Amino acid sequence: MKRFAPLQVYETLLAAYGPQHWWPAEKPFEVMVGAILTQNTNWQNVEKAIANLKAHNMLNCESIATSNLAQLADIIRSSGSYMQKARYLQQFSLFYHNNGKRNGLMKSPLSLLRPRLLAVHGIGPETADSMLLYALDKPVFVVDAYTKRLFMRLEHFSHELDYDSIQHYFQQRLPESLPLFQEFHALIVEHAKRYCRSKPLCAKCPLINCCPTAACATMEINRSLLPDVD
DNA sequence: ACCCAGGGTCATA
DNA sequence: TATGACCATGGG
Repeated sequence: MKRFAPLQVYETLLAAYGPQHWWPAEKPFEVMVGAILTQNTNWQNVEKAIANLKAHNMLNCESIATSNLAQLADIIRSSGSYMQKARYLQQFSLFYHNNGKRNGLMKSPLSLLRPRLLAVHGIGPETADSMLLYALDKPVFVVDAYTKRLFMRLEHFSHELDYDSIQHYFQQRLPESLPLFQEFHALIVEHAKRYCRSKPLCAKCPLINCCPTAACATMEINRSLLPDVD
């Protein structure tokens, strides 16, 4: 079986799209709030919610933790599922405050930090890893639906695997580099946005065989062109 | 009108 | 343990 190795996929996407610079200059707490708000939600809707929080001077853990639930929900309404997310934000803000914020959290190693984040109601594996990667400088590989779909199509997985197995698969095959993990996840999302939703663009897709539809022109390329793994 | 978006939780079998 | 319902807005 011939297929792109994970590092080759990364290099291909980076060459095609350039660095994405996700969450470059924002404060860590803002990044983590965004990670919760973006759950199953378009990022544009999250930006509105964050701007609204800023406008109310509420983009800090003290204000959110002590805010009125219904009022908070109304402020983040554009992010969808707003009652759920308002509770999630309050629980997380309390956690963040009680654990010494970023400096306090940074003291504990990844092996202890990740389970602690997962223990917060509303933070699952993808949200936790996004926080670790983009706010706490931990080199972890974020697994999302795009990642699963893309590497399923590239024939790395023959069937559905659980989150931790997929994460382990990538972390075993990639150099442990913070900027690489940060860029790779962003590049996968960017790639999916560009090429996995609109068929006419498939002819320019830099990844061979990443689209299963018959209409996709890249399917015509001979599989023998694909390099081996390892 | 339908589908999805930078998921997670909870109830059911 | 493994699916399914549910959350709920905004853009295509």
